[in-house]
Amino acid sequence: MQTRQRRSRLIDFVRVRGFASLDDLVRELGVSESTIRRDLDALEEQGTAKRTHGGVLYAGGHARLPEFDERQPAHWGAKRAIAAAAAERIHDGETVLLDGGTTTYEVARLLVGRSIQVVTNSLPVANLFASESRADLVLLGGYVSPRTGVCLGPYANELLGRLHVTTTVLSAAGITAEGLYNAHLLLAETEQAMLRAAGQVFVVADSSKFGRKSLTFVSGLDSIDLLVSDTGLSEEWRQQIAAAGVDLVVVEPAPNEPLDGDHHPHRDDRSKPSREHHT
Amino acid sequence: MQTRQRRSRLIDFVRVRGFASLDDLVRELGVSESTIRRDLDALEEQGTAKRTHGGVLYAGGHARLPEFDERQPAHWGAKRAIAAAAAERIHDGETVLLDGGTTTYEVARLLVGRSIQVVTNSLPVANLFASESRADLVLLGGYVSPRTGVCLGPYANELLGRLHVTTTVLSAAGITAEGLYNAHLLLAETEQAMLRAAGQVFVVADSSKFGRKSLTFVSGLDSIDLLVSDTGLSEEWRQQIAAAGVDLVVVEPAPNEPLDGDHHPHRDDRSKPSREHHT
DNA sequence: TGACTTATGGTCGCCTTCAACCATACTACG
DNA sequence: CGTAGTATGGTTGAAGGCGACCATAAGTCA
Repeated sequence: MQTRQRRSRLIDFVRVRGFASLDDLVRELGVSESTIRRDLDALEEQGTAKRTHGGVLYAGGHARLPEFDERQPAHWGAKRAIAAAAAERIHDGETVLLDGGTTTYEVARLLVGRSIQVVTNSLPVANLFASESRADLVLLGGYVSPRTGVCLGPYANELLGRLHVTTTVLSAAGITAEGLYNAHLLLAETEQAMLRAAGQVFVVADSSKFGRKSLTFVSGLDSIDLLVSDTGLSEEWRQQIAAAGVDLVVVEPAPNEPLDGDHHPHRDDRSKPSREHHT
Repeated sequence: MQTRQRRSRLIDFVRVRGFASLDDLVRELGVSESTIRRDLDALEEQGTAKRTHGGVLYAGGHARLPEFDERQPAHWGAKRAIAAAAAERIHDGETVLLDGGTTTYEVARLLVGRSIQVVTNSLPVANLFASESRADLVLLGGYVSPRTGVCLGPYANELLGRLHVTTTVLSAAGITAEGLYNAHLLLAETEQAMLRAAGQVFVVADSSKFGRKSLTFVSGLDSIDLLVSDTGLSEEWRQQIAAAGVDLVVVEPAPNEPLDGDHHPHRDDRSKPSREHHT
């Protein structure tokens, strides 16, 4: 009766590796393929593991945040290109404050491996840097919003009040001529604190955000130093932004599925995901 | 020439889901199976994805913390049993403060889905509860230690000073008659703050920790209310702990591979992973 | 002791997946 | 215009995984 032990070892094994083939498990546990199959059936029914053709996938841990699951293909290409343009403008040795949100998360992905200091209130962003020995990571504490995985509340704001960073990379739910808007009341306060802590402020927002308001006002355009968006931005908006004294970088949402109509990209570069036009 | 777009979408898709079958990808991307296969070959060579029989596994993100990868089989059975015993003693509606460490992580895993409030300084623990709507999560901020993924430093301690929790579940690197020891200087301070914030204190530590000192002294045994360990604990230690006025729960490290010599466990229960002896 | 339950390992068709090959369409280049 | 390179889709024989069935062993219960 060592079946419980074996299954326990099995799930440990799968958890550590994320995935294991039937053959791996036969070798690791020293039992027959049939037994492994029965174990997997049991564990799948129990919900701990998920079978695939040829192996098992760990299903127990790694909760996923809903916001990151729903990808809107139309915006993803833009988000990635915007993130690339923002990440290019952050240099080694800087201290970067990263907001929550999917676009800033993309920025964070591109910063992994760089020698920087990262401050963030976003749990997904923190995970990216947690095991990075090259980057120092400071996490803002407080209440964690279940939907987005960001830290909110007075504690986060208070800690921010005592920090100073080179660059803050902020997201926004909406942008109008008045300024930035966000969908969460507490988050707005935290973002205001982020603005105060920053030497310079980048805002990353795809063109669909412009002209939209959201629940709460965060800040006027005057506190922004650089705004990164995509080519979907109309000429009027570009002028309004320039009039507000904000630098604007517009990138092409190229490497994904959206429109990307008839022009010939003529790519022979391998890594650069987009071209950009600076005003 | 939309192959780069397609591959970009492919890896996005795989990243979000963690795993995707060939058929999923055919449906999602609207190209033939052959094309998908070629894409996967390319992406695998590039290192972004890992092929398995029947599908792909995302290989790019999800940095894993080294401490959680190395599983010492001899201790894992004990850790799991200890965690189960500790989790049983936490009731719905309580506020629980969870320390970092692998044993406390196991406790956290067992608490997922319960209606509790969780406070933690551990990033892996926070991830478990981040998308849990049933549990409220408060994360301590501060500098994140790259090896263990826990938040340290004055900010964490300061926030702790303003909190009060029902139960603190603490880990330890070593336990002697004098008390608890830990391997990290800053963490010791944070753990002292955790003790001050707690109504009652549980310490989870397998028997190998006893008699070992570590870098810094954390606290005397008198601040502990309950100590959970495994049957490897010698009779002398049990008496010493009892003499210090600490409740002791000893569990059998059964359901894993270690020794587990000649005694007959006689299990006919299905869910209880261990028997325990309360003093 | 005998019937029953459970755990395990082996085998046998059936189905899926794989890798390789071939045909087609499109582009680039001379 | 022809040739070469590339991207794609379809097919096919081979390999491997899958589920079901059966046999064996050990333990449980009456």
